[in-house]
Amino acid sequence: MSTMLAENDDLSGAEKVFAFFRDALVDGSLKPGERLLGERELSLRLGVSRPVLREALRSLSMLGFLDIRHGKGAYVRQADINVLSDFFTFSLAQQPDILDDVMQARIAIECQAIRLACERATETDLKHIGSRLTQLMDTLHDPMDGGAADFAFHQAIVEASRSEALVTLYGAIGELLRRSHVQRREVTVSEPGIVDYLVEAHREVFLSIVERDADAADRKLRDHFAIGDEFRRRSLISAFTRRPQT
Amino acid sequence: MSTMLAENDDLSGAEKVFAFFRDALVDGSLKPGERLLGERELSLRLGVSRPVLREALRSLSMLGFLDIRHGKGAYVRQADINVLSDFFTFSLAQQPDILDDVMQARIAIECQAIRLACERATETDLKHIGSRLTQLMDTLHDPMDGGAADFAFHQAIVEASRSEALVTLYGAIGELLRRSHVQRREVTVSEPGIVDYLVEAHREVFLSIVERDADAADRKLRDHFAIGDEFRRRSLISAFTRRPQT
DNA sequence: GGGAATCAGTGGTCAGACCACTGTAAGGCC
DNA sequence: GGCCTTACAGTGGTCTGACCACTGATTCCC
Repeated sequence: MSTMLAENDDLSGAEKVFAFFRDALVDGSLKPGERLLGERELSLRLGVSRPVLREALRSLSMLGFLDIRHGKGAYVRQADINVLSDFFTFSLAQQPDILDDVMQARIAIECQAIRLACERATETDLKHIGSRLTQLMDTLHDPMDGGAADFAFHQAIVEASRSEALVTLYGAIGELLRRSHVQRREVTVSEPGIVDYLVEAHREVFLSIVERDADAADRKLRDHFAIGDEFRRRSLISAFTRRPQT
Repeated sequence: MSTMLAENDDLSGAEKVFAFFRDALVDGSLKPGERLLGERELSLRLGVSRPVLREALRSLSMLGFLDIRHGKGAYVRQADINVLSDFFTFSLAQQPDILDDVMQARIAIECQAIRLACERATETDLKHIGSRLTQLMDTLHDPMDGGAADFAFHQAIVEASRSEALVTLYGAIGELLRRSHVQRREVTVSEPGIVDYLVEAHREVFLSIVERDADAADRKLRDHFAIGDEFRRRSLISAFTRRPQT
């Protein structure tokens, strides 16, 4: 039979099947939307058992290349970039003390995104960012909600960049960022002047986008991150400084 | 049993197991190098059958998080970035228009990386970048080697940022960039002034790093990308313009 | 004609068995 | 005693055949 998987004896069965479908996807003989044969028939044609076939299909589905629906069948899917999010969360989380470093990636993505947003943002995008800003101002004193609103504001900026790749990468580190936002708020919420600063900084960033001044927006965002670091540093100092009269 | 997978009834068994290990990896309770229990015992503990467990393990192995060795066992592996490159290559095969967008991510990563490089680069890093620059100047007239040297130069900058996260992200889009570098060189190699420009632009970028002037380095790099676009635009024009006397 | 019950086809799961590979420990040989 | 060979236990790899759960269409009854 022509569809038998013969070559590549060093690969395990599931890996051969996986490679078979991967190649079929790359060379275009399997197109998005197409429906695969049933598992029983496929396993016969490929000369492997159903469990082995299923291992391969499941792997493809986890990678986003297949959409397997109970009772209906398996359908070829347009590769979904969102599985990258999982992947990054994995690989970044495996390295200890990575959070500070992820911040660097975050700055990278946001600063480029805000430049693009200045060029490309629609009225709707701007309104969206604005509403997140309002939300941020309403939740200043709650670390939980405030942290979430903070993250949502920054995310809205990235989305306004209209860049699929940037949104994807940001989503990839999003899970880690979301956690750290709340943590940071808990640390700095009692720092004097922090509330006023937060409002002012985010407002200025937002206005720069509205004015479509890319350089200014980039600069203000960078300052915002730097000053955030400064606040956390200060609160660290005060936490470990003996109070004179207490 | 505490390790039973109970919640998330909407997910299939293999997906629950997959999620279980994903979370274990993310929160650090599973570290690279560790050996998993045997399949038989694991399936008992997680309350699923061996085939279901194997579907999940195989998926993790395909994603590069597990190294499964016949007769030995399954070992947690440091996530391999090559999987990401493969993935991007796939997606590209399905939607060719994503490359322009990936360039935005590239600019984002490199511009932040070069700022960090200005702060953090060691003598060795600088020498490394410098040698790549020399290599670049020696291969100006060959699209293949020249493109590779160009990519290597930029990669050296990212590595000099000493940011694991940025290097990881850059590696993810690296394969695409490598290809496009060569393609771009082929398109623009005959453009007048391109050779002089390439040398000058890269040299200036390098010098900015050596002088540890982050703002200047960022700016020069951005200019470099913009002018590169301009060259490609021009060569596109001349390619589709009827020559007066030929 | 419309709604409900039925049924065939599909993926989801399971148990148990056997094969193939690996490393080690026991045994035999020198 | 030391070295090589062999046997074995543990592991992943594969298979079979069965049954469950979901989906959609067909059929039947009202």
